[in-house]
Amino acid sequence: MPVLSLPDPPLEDALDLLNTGFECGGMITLVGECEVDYDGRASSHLPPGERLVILKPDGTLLVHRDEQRKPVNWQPPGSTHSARIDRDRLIVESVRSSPHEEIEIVFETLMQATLLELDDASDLALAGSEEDLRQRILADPDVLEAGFKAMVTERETAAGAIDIYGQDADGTPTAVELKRRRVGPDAVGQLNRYVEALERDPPSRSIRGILVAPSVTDRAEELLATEDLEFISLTTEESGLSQGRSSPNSEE
Amino acid sequence: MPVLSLPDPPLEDALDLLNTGFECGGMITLVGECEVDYDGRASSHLPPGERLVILKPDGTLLVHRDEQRKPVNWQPPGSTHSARIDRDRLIVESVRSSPHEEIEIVFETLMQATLLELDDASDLALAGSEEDLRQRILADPDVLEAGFKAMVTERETAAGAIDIYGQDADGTPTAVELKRRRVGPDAVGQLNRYVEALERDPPSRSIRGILVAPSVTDRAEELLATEDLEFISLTTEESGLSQGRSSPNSEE
DNA sequence: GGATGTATCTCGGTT
DNA sequence: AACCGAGGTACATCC
Repeated sequence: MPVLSLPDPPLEDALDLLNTGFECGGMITLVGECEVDYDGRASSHLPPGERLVILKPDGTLLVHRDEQRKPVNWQPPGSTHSARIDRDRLIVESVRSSPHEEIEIVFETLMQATLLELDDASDLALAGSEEDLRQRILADPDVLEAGFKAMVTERETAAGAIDIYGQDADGTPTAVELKRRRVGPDAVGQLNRYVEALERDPPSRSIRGILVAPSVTDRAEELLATEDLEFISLTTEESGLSQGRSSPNSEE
Repeated sequence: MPVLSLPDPPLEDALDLLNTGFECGGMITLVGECEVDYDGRASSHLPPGERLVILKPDGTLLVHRDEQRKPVNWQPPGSTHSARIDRDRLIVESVRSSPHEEIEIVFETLMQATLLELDDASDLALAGSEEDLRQRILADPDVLEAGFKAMVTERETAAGAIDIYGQDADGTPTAVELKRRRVGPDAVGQLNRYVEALERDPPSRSIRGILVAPSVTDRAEELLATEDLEFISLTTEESGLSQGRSSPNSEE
């Protein structure tokens, strides 16, 4: 992986590096004092300051300060980058369409310009997602409740898709909503929408709604009660030990 | 702003640079082939590949590939970074507590190590947020509906806080939920939760629920109808032109 | 520190 | 391209 780095580069050299990078599909980092203007889904202005700017070959642009995980400004993948020199300042622009968004970065000074070609074909392997929780239940439905039978995943209703649709030991239709972490009122509302949609479509009653998550907040618990929904505490395999029906706030 | 950059550094030099950066509160970027393991809220493994690693003085850590806006791995602000050399490889670790999370990056090769001290005191000025939409309505409630009176913002209910609570021209209590962009079923569910909570608390009827957004999806429109809620099309000032009551899907 | 809701959310999957 | 929901969401704000 070739790395070309220019310390305190003349603007023309930096511009060359940028254009080379745009052509060869490399990744570029710029360090310097700059001003950033953005206009698109929202609009913003960032007064001058020293930042790290990253331009990826897929059209991503990131402007990072020395704090925070999120870039202070950015452009999503698929954007088109360009650079030019205007009145002795390096200007980097990035535009995307649909929706139209553009960002303009004006460098007052440039401390470093680097061109990288990263070779990376690996895939991230992630464990502990909601999908893992689903697999756990499908592999052994009894962890949910003795006698529970999972029938469909992602079953469509007028209000959206139910994570797991099945029947309990009595044969009562049951909607199960899964969350990988402690949930608040929104998840209860989500489950409630699905259950009500089921009860409307073929007009019916006594459809159970079960929220499966590690735990719920107080307000979510109240809502579960008023909406006559249930909660079962379960976690993804590796992210905890608790399991089984218990108080909604159990968390050791 | 001093910039110290080492191309293809010996591991000892890179380690020195890292420790210097940790001490002086600088920002560090590393480029090289590495393997990443993460364990915390979830867990992940990323096989070897060439990436850009950023360590911020606030404890943020980012691992960026040459595509995507999101880092493939990261550590949130507040984490504690450390580095060491083990069996001829540079190892960078970052740990945080509450919740406990750790990431380990093992560099097989290192192409660049850079130490930056970014001077940046500016604040981002952002326009077009939901807050702007709220201000617009509070400044002139008639843009919502003739005769509407806003009484409270963030009014608490058993189900959460209502963006704007007020009365229409007839004096009917009204809950208003604001969204800065086109909304789906979740926003309807949210508004519905608030309205039902209001109708429960002092048991009552005929409380209006109005969703204010640029537009809604088909499914959201259906839900609005079944829940007897209303929709008014409004945008933040600069992000569009449409305004006034209209078909939920109007979007030109 | 927990709870709640917004976000230029991002991202993947599906229609 | 739009829609829908998950996310190690991050982040601010309020308690």
